[in-house]
Amino acid sequence: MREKLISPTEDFSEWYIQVIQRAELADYAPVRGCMVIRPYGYALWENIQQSLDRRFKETGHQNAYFPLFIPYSFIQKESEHVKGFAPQLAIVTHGGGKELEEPLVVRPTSETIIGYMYSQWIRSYRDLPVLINQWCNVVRWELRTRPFLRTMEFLWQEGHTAHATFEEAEEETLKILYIYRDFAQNEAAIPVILGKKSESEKFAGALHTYTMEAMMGNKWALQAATSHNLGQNFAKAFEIRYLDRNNQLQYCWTTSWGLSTRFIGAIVMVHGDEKGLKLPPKLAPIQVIIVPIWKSDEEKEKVLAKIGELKSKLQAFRVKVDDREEYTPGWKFNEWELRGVPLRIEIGPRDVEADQVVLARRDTGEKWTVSTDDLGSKVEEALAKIQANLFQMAKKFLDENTYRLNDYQEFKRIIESDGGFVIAPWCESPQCEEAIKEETKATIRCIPFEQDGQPDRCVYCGKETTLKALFARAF
RNA sequence: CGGGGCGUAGCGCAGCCUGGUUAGCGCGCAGCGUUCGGGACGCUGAGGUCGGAGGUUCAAAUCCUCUCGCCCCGACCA
Repeated sequence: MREKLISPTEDFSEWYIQVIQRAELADYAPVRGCMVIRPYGYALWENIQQSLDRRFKETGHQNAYFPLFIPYSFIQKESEHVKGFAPQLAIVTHGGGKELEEPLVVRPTSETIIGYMYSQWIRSYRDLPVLINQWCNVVRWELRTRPFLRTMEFLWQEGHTAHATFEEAEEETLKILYIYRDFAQNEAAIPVILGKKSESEKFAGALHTYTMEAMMGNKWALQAATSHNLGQNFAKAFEIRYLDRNNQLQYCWTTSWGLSTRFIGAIVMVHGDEKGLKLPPKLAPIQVIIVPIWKSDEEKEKVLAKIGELKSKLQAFRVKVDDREEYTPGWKFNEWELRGVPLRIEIGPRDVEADQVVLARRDTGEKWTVSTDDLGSKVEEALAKIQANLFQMAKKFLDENTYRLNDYQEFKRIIESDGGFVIAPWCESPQCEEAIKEETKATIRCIPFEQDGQPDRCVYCGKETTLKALFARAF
């Protein structure tokens, strides 16, 4: 018998690592800070990709691919960008046995090389907007890593667009943020808070950064995606210019936005429980696991024949039959619960006789018997309920652990005891932000779009303000 | 890069302090049999240069020196 999973309430970090390994989402690689994404984890990523990719294409974006290597000089062209990324760069200095004349950076993100290409491609206002996305890997020399949440190499999509005006760029930046939210809430069943990053937390080189923040099971925040309005910073650094209708040379306004394999970590930490992973049906690599039950060979034959018959009714779903001989049904139940499969179908000799099956929900544990008539629509209904319930549970958790206050002692008490999100008035001074971070380890996750506009006093310094910021400890 | 911990079979560990047969245990793995509606059991078996290098010794997993790697916690970050 395998040792039981550690409880998330006992040690959330340890639980997270155990779930990822045991559910076979990923494994540690022989290189420090790197991981192998295993087939089950990669299938989840592919479903994430599909569902995002569809949304990008529906809004006019096209996929392309830019090189992994970037000339070192490119990174240095935008001063804030180089400051932000220099400490995290992997740099290739040798190739083919010789020292390179100019070192090559392994991309940490592609604003620079894409900016360069855009400067070659864009000449006229008629060329705009350029709406390109790429799916790729990037490398950042992280000192402290954790599977999916922070690895030295990770997979993501990065969108890069160029526009004629600030307004268009801003519209694009927000449009993408709303796409991310739609994806997070409707596909991953993760409720999110949208907002703007503070100056200290924004992307290196951006005019401003919008973010999508989610609450994990330990009440810490995770930045689940970001969308940046880069203003004309990169356009000026890379000479991305166009002639407008009046034959005037203008700098473009660019944006960039990304969502990474970190999102898989969010799915694990938002929905998971003491039994392991809980995957939202819309993204689950296996939506329905069928566990046959038999004693004799004769029963086995009957049960498997019946399953063959039923499978035709379930063609609309991602279904797997676990007909392994070497494990008992009870073992399989636990195994597939650990791996987060939303719905289980149990079928044994009794069920074959009665033309019925037992359905079991991963989210609630509920088990019930249904006749095999119209099984497809019953499964569909169950999956829809699970999808909705996962979102509602997560939303309830988020709401119950979000506090609105303006008293700093209360603020500290919440952050340091149970944890949670705190929405508190903030005077916009970096000094208050920094002091709060020093004293509580809570950072400004964002300035939420949703603001009540009521006059109040900064939770730290007491200065009058109407602005409220979202504070939390974060991964 | 600072602090802590750990490297012994695929995984988890014991043995080390106090050197001494053939290096053990649990899980997993293989074969056979009995099981199978919530993590089954019996029997048999395979699997180890004890992270690496040097040293001390008649003798090193064990003592000494150096080294490599990994994990956790901090600072930095998607």
